[in-house]
Amino acid sequence: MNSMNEIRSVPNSTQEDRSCELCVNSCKTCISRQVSICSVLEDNEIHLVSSISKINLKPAKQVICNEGETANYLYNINHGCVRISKTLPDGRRQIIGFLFPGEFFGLARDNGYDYSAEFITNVELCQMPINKIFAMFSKFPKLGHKMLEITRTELQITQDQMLLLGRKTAKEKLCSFLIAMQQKSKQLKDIKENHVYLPMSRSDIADHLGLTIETVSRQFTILGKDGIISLGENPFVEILDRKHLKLIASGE
Amino acid sequence: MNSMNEIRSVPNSTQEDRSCELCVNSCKTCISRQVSICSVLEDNEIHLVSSISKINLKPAKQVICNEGETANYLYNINHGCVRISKTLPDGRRQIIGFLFPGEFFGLARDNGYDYSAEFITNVELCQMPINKIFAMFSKFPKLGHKMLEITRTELQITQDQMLLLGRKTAKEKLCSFLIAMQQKSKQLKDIKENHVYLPMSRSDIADHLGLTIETVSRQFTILGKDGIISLGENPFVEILDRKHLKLIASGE
DNA sequence: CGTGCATTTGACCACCTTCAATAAAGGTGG
DNA sequence: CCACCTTTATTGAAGGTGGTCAAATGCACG
Repeated sequence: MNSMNEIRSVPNSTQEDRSCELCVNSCKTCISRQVSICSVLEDNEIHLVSSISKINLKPAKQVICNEGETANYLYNINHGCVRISKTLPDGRRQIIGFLFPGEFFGLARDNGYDYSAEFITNVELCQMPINKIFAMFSKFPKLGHKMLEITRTELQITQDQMLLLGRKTAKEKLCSFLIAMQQKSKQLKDIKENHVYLPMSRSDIADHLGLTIETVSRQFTILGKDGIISLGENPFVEILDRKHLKLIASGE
Repeated sequence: MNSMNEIRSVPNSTQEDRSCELCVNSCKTCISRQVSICSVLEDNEIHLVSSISKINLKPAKQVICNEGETANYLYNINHGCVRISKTLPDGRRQIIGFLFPGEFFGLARDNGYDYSAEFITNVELCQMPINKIFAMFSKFPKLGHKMLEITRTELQITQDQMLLLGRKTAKEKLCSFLIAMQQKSKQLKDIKENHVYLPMSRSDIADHLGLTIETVSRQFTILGKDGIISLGENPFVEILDRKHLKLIASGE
């Protein structure tokens, strides 16, 4: 059992209005305040964001938005893990990415979300109306610049993922994934050095890497037998030979 | 032989200074002026871009930038086709995309290009210093907004490509590719209805779809035998049964 | 007409998938 | 807290899609 899955006791779904002094203060301790779009705003400007945003607490395995659905909100993740995915008509699924605290999602085109988003763990989200955020761009150009920077970074990561999906072997894919997830794990509290936090299922990993569950499981076993990782207590994996792992991930 | 490959007689590589009345006028007929970032500027503002940009004419098969190289310029494509790619140390290559007139590339992070760019055909490029374009953002916020919009669209296309690479079969991949390339072909002049312009090699297509040349070739043959396409005069393919092609592309 | 490169086609092979069985983990109610 | 059931993960065996290797064909260009 993992403390990160238990942010607080999560009822079924709650919303908390933030247009109050108290909630402006909550921005001060928010992870997104440090890295997401809100990071570019000064302390005396942040109330403009908190006044239009709402905090959502949601239990695991819920859907927050579906591909194609009208896009009204941007979401900052404050706690928990979200998976972003696209699916083909017959159900084949590609997970675009796993998002952790400080990351945001919800940008859409033609008013429709490009992907579905679901909670892997219990999640605390900060929900912001897209149109209001965009309206703030004229007064705070730095908000737009930050969003461009984040989108550009996202694009780069996605292009790297194209290389992975198109040209890497199953083993290389899993190693790359573990390296990437360790980077994200570092941002989280209470994660031991050399440990990777993997709250998602084998099926999620498979659908992210363009493989089947079985292949993912087999590769995990092989990496374990080779002494590169240690499959200890779920949902964690320990990296024993980081140098070797990176070597495989980069394609020898 | 294809007229589109022969924009003009291209020496080895030429540059043309645009800080003159004549060149401002050339913006008026430029395709990028209609769709790329310059499209948001008024006629009386465009000289600010043309004064800092240079027109490059380059012959086919040349490299314009390499992955990791210091990024100083953004490039608008005025004529021709460019391929954007990433490679693994052992040479395995993933082509991120093929760019046509009106599209731009060169956005980078940490000052290094994320990918390599090479000319597939003879190309005419409009070269703009990145820092000067970014400096214009404060005076013309709409430039930044347009760039965000383009980057966002690019991100969406790349995410679609993830679904293709991770979850589609060889046949579905090629059909999706043909559909996408037909959309791009429509923007070009002198392309017949239902014809797709494919200036790139089989090897380029393979590296874009995560396949081998042989598989791409075989799938072309199959689509031809099934009467879905007609492999006529290079570098063109005719679509005979668009409905069927789209059906396969979307995953049945 | 001959050389060189790209593409097509064929035969065989391998990596990953599919199918199937077992084991482990998680959730619910008594 | 444990029995029971469901879900998820692991492992094994067999099969297929796409890859590898090799040869043939086509095409551009001198």
